Amino acid sequence: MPEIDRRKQVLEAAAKSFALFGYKATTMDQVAKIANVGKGTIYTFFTNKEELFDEILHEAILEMKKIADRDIRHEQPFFTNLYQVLDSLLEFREQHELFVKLSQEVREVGTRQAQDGLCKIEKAILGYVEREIQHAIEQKEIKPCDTKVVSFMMLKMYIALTSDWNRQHEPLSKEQIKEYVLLLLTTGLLPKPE
Amino acid sequence: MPEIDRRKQVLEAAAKSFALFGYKATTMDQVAKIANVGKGTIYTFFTNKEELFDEILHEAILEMKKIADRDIRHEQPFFTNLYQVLDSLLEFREQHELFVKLSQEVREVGTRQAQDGLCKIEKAILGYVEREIQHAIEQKEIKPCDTKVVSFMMLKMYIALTSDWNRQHEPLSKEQIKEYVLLLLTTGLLPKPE
DNA sequence: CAACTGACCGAATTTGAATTTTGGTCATTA
DNA sequence: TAATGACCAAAATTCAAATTCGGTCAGTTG
Repeated sequence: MPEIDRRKQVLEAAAKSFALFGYKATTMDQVAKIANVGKGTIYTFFTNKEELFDEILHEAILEMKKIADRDIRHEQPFFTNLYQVLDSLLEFREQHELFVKLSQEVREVGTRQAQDGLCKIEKAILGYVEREIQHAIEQKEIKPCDTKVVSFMMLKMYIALTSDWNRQHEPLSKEQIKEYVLLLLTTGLLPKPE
Repeated sequence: MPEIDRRKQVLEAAAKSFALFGYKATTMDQVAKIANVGKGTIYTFFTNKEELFDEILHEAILEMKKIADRDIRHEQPFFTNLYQVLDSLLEFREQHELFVKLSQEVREVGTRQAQDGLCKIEKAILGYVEREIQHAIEQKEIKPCDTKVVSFMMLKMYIALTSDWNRQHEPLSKEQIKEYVLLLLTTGLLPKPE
């Protein structure tokens, strides 16, 4: 190791710190210390704390996209892919922790930057889901519909079942979540006419 | 008007004030002034501020139940009733304003009592929807399913469309909301097999 | 004398000035 | 010349004084 990639060191330290402490409680001094780097060095790569945070978010979003693209099999049914991707993303520890920590920070302190960060993540997810829905419509796998509204409802429903539900009840198992997402999205509540 | 019903005066003043200012920003002095009553008088009817608030919530919940029962026609399809009731409730100004104000207070100040109040309202709504779902299942109008989970998803979906959506987009029209609720709940996204 | 009142009390919240922390800079260093 | 950390202004945090507010009760009124 003749020369150390300081930019990478900073990014890794920042990712760790944001996921562990959230936006507000992460100080630049701390990031510098974790990265084993002088504070000034951070500012040779990133103009300020917000940009550094943005970069971490951007990385996390790219990573999520990568996972999604890895899992999607366009020869498989849309709903199989949908569930597989959401599943993998929830398993993916690092991004998940950042996401959870930011949610908590928004609830408890209401940091604007954490709020904005979550919005960006949500937007990225929605954009991705939207494209997949568009594709599914073109393949005549699902009915024509407003992709913006439907992707929004899908995400909200998923969050309702995986997160909101747990505030008052025992968490649902993966199988139950799968069952109810598919029930509502695919067949609806109407009984078979037969 | 030989004798004024002071209890009623207090209740009306409190309802107005809680809906207008939320829990925290409503002071007992203010309620007394609006009610044209000495502050002490309030305490002859209600042991403290929280109990007064509870009473208002209780009234609001009863009023909602009344509206729902008025609208429900059990000879009509379940989904027609569902939509009709949600629709009427949203029209009903007074309860709606209290609900919106409390939501805002929870978001912006995080008042515990406002939080609890919303929970109680949500519980009441969920209980009601649950019973209707149970009834619909027994009538074989919809598939057998976990009534707790399904009522929860219904409410969350409705809130997503009528409230969450508006944070980032133009509000959806009543017709659109109806369309998408019915789309997901009844027929699902799958195209007709024909 | 019974219902009602509002001045009063202590607890809780708010305010604001002093103090500390933190994001960001830049002269110095290796 | 890339890297550093002492340094600075601005933002955040303390903390005590001042204010507000829920709740009481002696006194008033009808």
